[in-house]
Amino acid sequence: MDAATAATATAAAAALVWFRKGLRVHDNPALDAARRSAARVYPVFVLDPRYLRPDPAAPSPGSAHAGVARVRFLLESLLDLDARLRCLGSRLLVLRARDDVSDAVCAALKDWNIGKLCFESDTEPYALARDKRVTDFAAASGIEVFSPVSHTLFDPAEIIEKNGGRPPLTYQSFVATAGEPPKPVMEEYSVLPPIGDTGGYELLPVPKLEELGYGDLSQEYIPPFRGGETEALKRMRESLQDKEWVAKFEKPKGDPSAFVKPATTVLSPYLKFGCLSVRYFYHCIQDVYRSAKTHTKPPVSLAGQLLWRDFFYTVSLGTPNFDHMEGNPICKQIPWRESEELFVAWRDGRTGYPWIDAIMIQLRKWGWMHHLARHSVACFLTRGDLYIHWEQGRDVFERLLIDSDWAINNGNWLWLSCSSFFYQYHRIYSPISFGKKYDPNGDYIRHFIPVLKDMPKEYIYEPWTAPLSVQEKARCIVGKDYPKPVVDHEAASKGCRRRMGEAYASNRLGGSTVKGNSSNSSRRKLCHGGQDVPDSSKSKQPRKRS
DNA sequence: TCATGTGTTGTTTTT
DNA sequence: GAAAAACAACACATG
Repeated sequence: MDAATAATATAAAAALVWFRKGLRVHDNPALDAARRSAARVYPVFVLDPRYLRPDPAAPSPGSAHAGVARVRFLLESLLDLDARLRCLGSRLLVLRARDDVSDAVCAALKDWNIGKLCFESDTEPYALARDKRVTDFAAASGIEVFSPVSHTLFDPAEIIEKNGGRPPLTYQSFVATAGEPPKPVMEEYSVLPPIGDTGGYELLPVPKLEELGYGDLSQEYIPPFRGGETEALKRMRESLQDKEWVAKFEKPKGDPSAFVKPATTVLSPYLKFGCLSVRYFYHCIQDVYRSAKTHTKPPVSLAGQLLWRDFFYTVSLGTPNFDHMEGNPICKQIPWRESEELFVAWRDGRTGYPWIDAIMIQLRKWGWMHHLARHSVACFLTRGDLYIHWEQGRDVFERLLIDSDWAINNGNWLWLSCSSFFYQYHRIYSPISFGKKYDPNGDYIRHFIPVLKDMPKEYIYEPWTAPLSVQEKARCIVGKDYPKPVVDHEAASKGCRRRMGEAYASNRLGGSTVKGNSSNSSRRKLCHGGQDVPDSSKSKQPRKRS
């Protein structure tokens, strides 16, 4: 045995599984590779202080990056992962990074003399940069790295390559390129290799919210969804049990006002953290389809939803500046309006439109709301009423949603703001009639906005139209107990349509039309700068995500 | 290059 | 009450 072979043999003795997303045991190729190739396996999760430290200045409980509902969901998921690893004779090693997560990982690799590092590949820009620091260190230290794709059905990079180096920009072309996804890795095993010596590391349990500095939180910030793989699998099985419901599922149909029993599976947060394997879920849905006489098809079917998820992952990987308007080649350049006052009213659920406000309050408290409810408020903020930049709305969703997912969130904001993918800007969700057709009595509004609970149903969607005597009887005076509408929807949406038309025309010309000096007809591919952007936003640096 | 087909998910009024 | 039509009109990826 030569020196190199000996080194490899030693190296293979210890493997570190770095959990980030993919907080599960089932269908976990990184964990599977580690257990097969090493005598000792260190399952690690690193707590990121920049992600978890409470921010008292934030507009709602939580850190600068995550609302408390998602922090809680993460901790629950870690606790469950630890429990499941313990069932296999192992445990989760929770490390606290002092500053940068990658530094903590590199230190552990070195201190524990790790020979093989296994982690699930992640395509988000933040993750790519973080992971590169670690893989560079591993390469320099002779540590083998195994980084499989298992967060998505397909390998986004592979799809881009298959499509000639560019991401497919329509769902249909994506589906045509993608084919069938790989099967999940579901081999049963009853024991994992033991963890090795951890040296001077203090082995901490998964922290409680209070230990992270989240003190007195009211009960209202506890969403009705518990994190973790165990809960994910239970929830999936419950959803799939109703085979007829699965076979007939059509996304555009479904009641956004249903909150006691949501109209969708609410598996998105479990997919976001990888508590549930998307490949396993897809596979189980196919099983149900095989047992059904007929079933719906993509894009509207349940399986079709998972393909949408992969679609956005693929486009986001292949598009520069995907999370910005400027410098994003697929994003229309639109001179959105600056208004802190209107933005804050929207963010805090004080627009005076109960349907909009109830949704934003559900977001703040639960970190989850129905897909069409998200559409309503996203349309309202951007092209529908307030004409405010989608990046501002994106930031709010990104922080508060428990299923907040970089690719999907940005993709949907591009979509809803008619900045990309979807362009029919004259189709505007009414903040009054859209909710009413699902929930004429306004039960959803009454639940999330208690001050309106006694408003008669005739006025619940438009309380400012209620006669004063009615407002008094309902103990809710508009302008005092509940805000007046921040804009008049009729006028605002009309103005938005007009401005969108102008912005589109300006994009077609490929230059500024308002300010003249439209020299050439550069294609949209090249567009950034030179657009009809007011000075206020033009002079600004690209919005920093906080 | 350009014609073509397609696009998850609007609202309001009429039948 | 459900379904269809009218409304006012489209953008653009794909091949």
